[in-house]
This record gives sequence, structure tokens and C-alpha cells, in this order.
Amino acid sequence: MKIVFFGSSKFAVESLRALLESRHEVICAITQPDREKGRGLHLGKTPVKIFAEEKGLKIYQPFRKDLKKEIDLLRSLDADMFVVVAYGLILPKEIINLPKLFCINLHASLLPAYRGAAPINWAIINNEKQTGVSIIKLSESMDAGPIISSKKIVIDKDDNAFALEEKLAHTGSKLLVDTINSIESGNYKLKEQDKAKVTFAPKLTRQSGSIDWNDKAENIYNLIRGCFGWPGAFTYYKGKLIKIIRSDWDKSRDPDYEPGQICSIQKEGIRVNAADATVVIKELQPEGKKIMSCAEFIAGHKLAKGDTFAISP
RNA sequence: CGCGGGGUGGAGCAGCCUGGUAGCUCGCAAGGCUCAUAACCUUGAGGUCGUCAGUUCAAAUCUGACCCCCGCAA
Repeated sequence: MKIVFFGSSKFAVESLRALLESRHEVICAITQPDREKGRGLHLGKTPVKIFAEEKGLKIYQPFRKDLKKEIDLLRSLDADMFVVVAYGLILPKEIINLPKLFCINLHASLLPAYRGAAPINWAIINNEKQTGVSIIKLSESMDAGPIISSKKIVIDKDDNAFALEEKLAHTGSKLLVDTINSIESGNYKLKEQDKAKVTFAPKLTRQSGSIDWNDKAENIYNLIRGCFGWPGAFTYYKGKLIKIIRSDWDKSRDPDYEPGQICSIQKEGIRVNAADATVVIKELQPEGKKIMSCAEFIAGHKLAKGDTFAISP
């Protein structure tokens, strides 16, 4: 099949790789335009663009408002199917109807659950024990099309967003190729999503990573895992922002201290009281510093029991 | 020219404002104590204080340029 690939983020790279290695033909990759980002606001390429350049693929980067202008170009490519994976822009109806067959979309959740931009993060934050990938036929509204195939995977207790994304990207890329093969041979069914079971996973914001020590320890632990990478779960110590990279939690709690207060300082972990139990900080990153183990942090900072991690500076 | 923090023995930090002997916690090595220990005590090794230039009798510290790392912002 002749395929046009739409994708932007790291999650999409695995799928593109799998397609290139399959017997199908990827005509070109369409990804988001380079944006000013990072310190000094330099131009940043999407992971898909970087990968596609390596592979010598033709790349198009239309702005959202220009998508409709590209219709003639897209039509001229004469594709059988458009494959959309973590592209980040909504395709207008005119484009969805262009390919000879239809458009499909790989989404990192078991639809109809977790429609939206951050299904992987939210699955972890919400303490789900399993999630998966789904392939749907693209419709006009976000992640709402009928399901063609899906695959479940378990979320390990210590998976963070990064690890789970890798697993899902891998699982998803395989399912994608298998599903395209099935579609090619006509051996597939469309199953409408159960509207009663729809849930949403909205884009995370900076503030999503803010740790509320009055929450339950397990919730904080899940937030730290789920926000790993970006936006990162954070708290404040003596006015400085501290990102919590890795943690654990257990049910013991020191009643002498309030939520947010340090109740034990050991090389193995800094224990901080939450509402009902204790969060054990293992790895962290103070602002302006690199990621460090808590043993290193302790060595350089004069921590005391009762010191407070706060919600604001 | 988006805003901001930082580069000091192997690791994490203090010292810088108010120039004048290189400091703390940890790690490492040796010895000691102990039934024993990732515990404790003693001793020790290890540093061109990011780079270059300037000011000065004297620069980790003041000035300028450059290199590298990170937080915010997306």
C-alpha cells in the first residue's frame, strides 16, 4: 500500500520505522513545523522530522492553517491510506477524504478511554493497571472514529511515562503493520466506540506536575511517574523548585510531622509525609542542577527532619 | 537578541558581596574499635577553583570575552 505518514512526537517514530521496514511504501512524512523552543528559542525539529531526514524521506511541514492549501499536493501523492500517529494537529475533513481507502490513527490508549493528547500520562496518574493501543478509522472529531484493532498491555507498578511510552510505541508499531496488512486483504471490521465509556486525557500543563502533599501518597507517587519527562512533578524546597524524578511510597507514616515535612533522611531515600502515608524520594533535580540521587542531594544540603516541601516558592 | 540559576579534589555543596594559608557532607585508601555492620573513631591520598585576557603587591573572590550544564517559558 502507498502510505502518507502524519506524525510528530517520539511515540510516532517507532511506527514510522515499522512501516519503513514493512512491505508497504511510505511516500512521505508530514510533521509539525519547526518551532522556536528551548533556551534562546532556537528552532526545534520534531523527532519524526529528525528520523525521516535520517531515512531520506520526503518531509512536509504545513502549518495548521495551511493544511487545506496542501490538498492538491496530498491528492497528487495518490496514496491508498493516510496513517496518523501523534501528529498533534487535527486534520480537516477535506483531507480525511483524500486517500483511496481512508485514514487510520494509532492512539496510545484503549479507546474509548483516554481520548486526547496525553493518554499515557493520565493512565499512570490515574493508577490504571492496564492500558493499550488502538487503531481507529479517522473521523472528524478527536479520537472518535470506529475501532479497527487494539491491543492491551499491563502497566507495571514502577513504569513511568517514559517507559510506558516506549512499550506502547513498540506494541503500537507492530499492531499498526498487522492492521494495515489486514486492511489490505479486506479482512477487518469497524466497531463503533461505546459513547457511554468515553473519557478524556487532556494535554498536561506545567501546573499538572505540582505536588500537593495533602494528597494521598499513592496519588503523589503516580503523579511523579506519570509526569516523568514532561512536565515533571515538582515541589519547592527553601524557595527553590525541585523536580522529583523517581520515588516510592509506603504505608507507614510519622505522626510527628505534617504533610510535606521530611520525616526521615537516609541515603536510600528522603521520606516525606503525605496525607495518609509516606512518599520516599529517590532521585530529584534542583533547579539549575542536574538530576541527582537523594544521597547526593543530602551530601550537599543540610537537610533536617521537619524541613518542608511546599506547593509554592 | 525571551527570562533566570550554575561550573570549586571522584559525587553533592560552602566560600565570592567586604580580594591575602582551599572548607563541609559523602565516597575512596590505610589503621583502630566491635561477635558484627552500609555503624563509630583516627589518619591519609586526591584540586590548573570551566577557559582566556585584564585590574592588583596579591584573584576562587573584582572586570571583560568565550565554552559547557540546567531551570522557566512551549
